[in-house]
Amino acid sequence: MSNVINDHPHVAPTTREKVLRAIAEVGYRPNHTARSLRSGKTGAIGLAVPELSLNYFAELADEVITVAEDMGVVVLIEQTGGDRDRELEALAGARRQMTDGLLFSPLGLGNDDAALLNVGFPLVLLGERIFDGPVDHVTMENVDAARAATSYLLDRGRRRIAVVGAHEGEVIGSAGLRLEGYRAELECRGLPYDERLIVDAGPWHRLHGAEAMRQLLDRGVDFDAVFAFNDELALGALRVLREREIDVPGAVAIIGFDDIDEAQYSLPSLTTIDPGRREIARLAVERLLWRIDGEQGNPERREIRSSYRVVERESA
Amino acid sequence: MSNVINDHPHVAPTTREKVLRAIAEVGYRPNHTARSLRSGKTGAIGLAVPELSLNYFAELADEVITVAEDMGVVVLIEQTGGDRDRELEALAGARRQMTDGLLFSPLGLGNDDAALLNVGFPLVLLGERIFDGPVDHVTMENVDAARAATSYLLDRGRRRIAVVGAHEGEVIGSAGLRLEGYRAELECRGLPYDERLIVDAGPWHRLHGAEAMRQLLDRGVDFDAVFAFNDELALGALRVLREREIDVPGAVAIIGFDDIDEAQYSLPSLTTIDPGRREIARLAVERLLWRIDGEQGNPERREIRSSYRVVERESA
DNA sequence: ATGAAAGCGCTAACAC
DNA sequence: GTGTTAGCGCTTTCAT
Repeated sequence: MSNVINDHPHVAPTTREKVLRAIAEVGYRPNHTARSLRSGKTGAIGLAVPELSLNYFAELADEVITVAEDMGVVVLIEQTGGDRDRELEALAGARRQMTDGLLFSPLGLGNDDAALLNVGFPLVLLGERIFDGPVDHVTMENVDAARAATSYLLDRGRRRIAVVGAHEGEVIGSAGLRLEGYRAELECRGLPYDERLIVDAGPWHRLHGAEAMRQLLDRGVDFDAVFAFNDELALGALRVLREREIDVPGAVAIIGFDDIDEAQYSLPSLTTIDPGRREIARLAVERLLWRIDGEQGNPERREIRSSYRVVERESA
Repeated sequence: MSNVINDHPHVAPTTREKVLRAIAEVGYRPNHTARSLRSGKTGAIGLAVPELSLNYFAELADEVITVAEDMGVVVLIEQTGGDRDRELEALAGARRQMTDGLLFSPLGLGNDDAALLNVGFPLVLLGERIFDGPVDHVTMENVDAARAATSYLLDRGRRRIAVVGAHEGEVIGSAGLRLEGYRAELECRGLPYDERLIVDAGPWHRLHGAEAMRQLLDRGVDFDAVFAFNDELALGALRVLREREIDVPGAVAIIGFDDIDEAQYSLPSLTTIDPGRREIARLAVERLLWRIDGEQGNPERREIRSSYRVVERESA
């Protein structure tokens, strides 16, 4: 009977028939847990993200779950809050026994923690290439995409582009990379880089975008465009600009990053970078399952990059 | 050794010590799958929602995961797209073997499907009391909350309140219940109910809120307030009002429902109903775990309601 | 108080 | 080709 279920090579059609009928009759359904015990595979993968309340991660999770379902595995979601300790816990914790591998979008972990990523199970990192360690990761083209955003604004005649969402001193996180892209494009065009135009923001929530924009305005720095490092920051900033009755995009153009659903519905709707979220999800799940299906020992670790695209809307 | 782990009553302290040391030495960690097989419990619960890209469900999932973690179980999320077939699949499908119970937020299932909810595992419904069947469910006070929203607008002198998000003919879904609350409050105050003020909207996305508002405006019906049946609809409607340069809340006040994060950041920020999402999540998880922990046979099925609250912001 | 063993349901290997 | 069986790692019962 087991032979039938797992359709082994040599089974007489007549026997197969008989067994199948019996199975249907009794309403037999194989027990997943027992299978797991026997096979050592759970049929589940973990997805560890900062928090689902952040639109970007909710939409990412949506895509991941959808792709995973197509591939026949379920997704167990964990929230780390972007907190280093909880991220470590996600890597080491008991939950890892319930999954065959982990898609991990770290935020709190730093470069020094690279060694900790040498875990004993399939692991695929989402987001930036923060670590030197030999880990698969799927990332977006942060630098290039940020250049493209900057270039987009410059092409439309903007010359003083403020940046919202920098993380001072960071080099290899999203903020660092996007700032690098911004600088590179300015430099390439022989335009000056003015530090006063750069505003830090801690977490990338709307609230902090709003705060950052208020700061910028209160400083009295002159600017004619804003490059916000994600859409939530952009929407927060946008809200403040409109509060102060500054015309967008007339007086100030604004471009975001992520292309969350919401970007279509703000007023003005938000021009932004689509980082290929769906593609990221698909690539990541595929890679992870490939590792799970035996390519574990394969030493080749890769950086997989998804393609991006400027989405033109009303704000810039 | 098993006796030590499960701390049985009669173990000599010296033996316990010895075993514990050995455990530490070998780095032994109990195998979750084997435990599951033995105990018949997976340590996971399912959460089936329409889609995570909808803000309300993302935030609900956030809360559910957080509460579940506190209670020591993990959450396996499934998306149904609000589609009847996929909802049935969520109830019957193979995934049910991977969880001890299910939190289910149905959308496509109708009253006729009540019988299908007689499943052989712990099940707690989230959302409206659509079904007569003997199933636990955690719900919000839709009718009362809708009355409160209506009352709030009436108290501020609004007399012609448009409704966005009705589902024609529906009686027991969120749309039906909220419309019932709206009508009840009007009636209670002796005010007329004008059908022309009621606009249907299919899915409750921003897009459909925008469409509905355009329809309403194009019809030329006079109104001085809008009650949108959720925040996404409200934000879509708001966007159109602002496009047409209609002053909010001056000319038209608008109130939403759900209190999603975003409601704080629109311009104007959105007055809305907080349906007690966190409370819903907590009550639902607690109830489900209670069923899982042996209260299965208990015939008493309950409707648990969370409390709501009007959140006053700028839009009304 | 401790150790041994049966069995949860499955699959892969092996004997028929 | 088909039927039987050992054993995945745990817990619980039963001898000791």
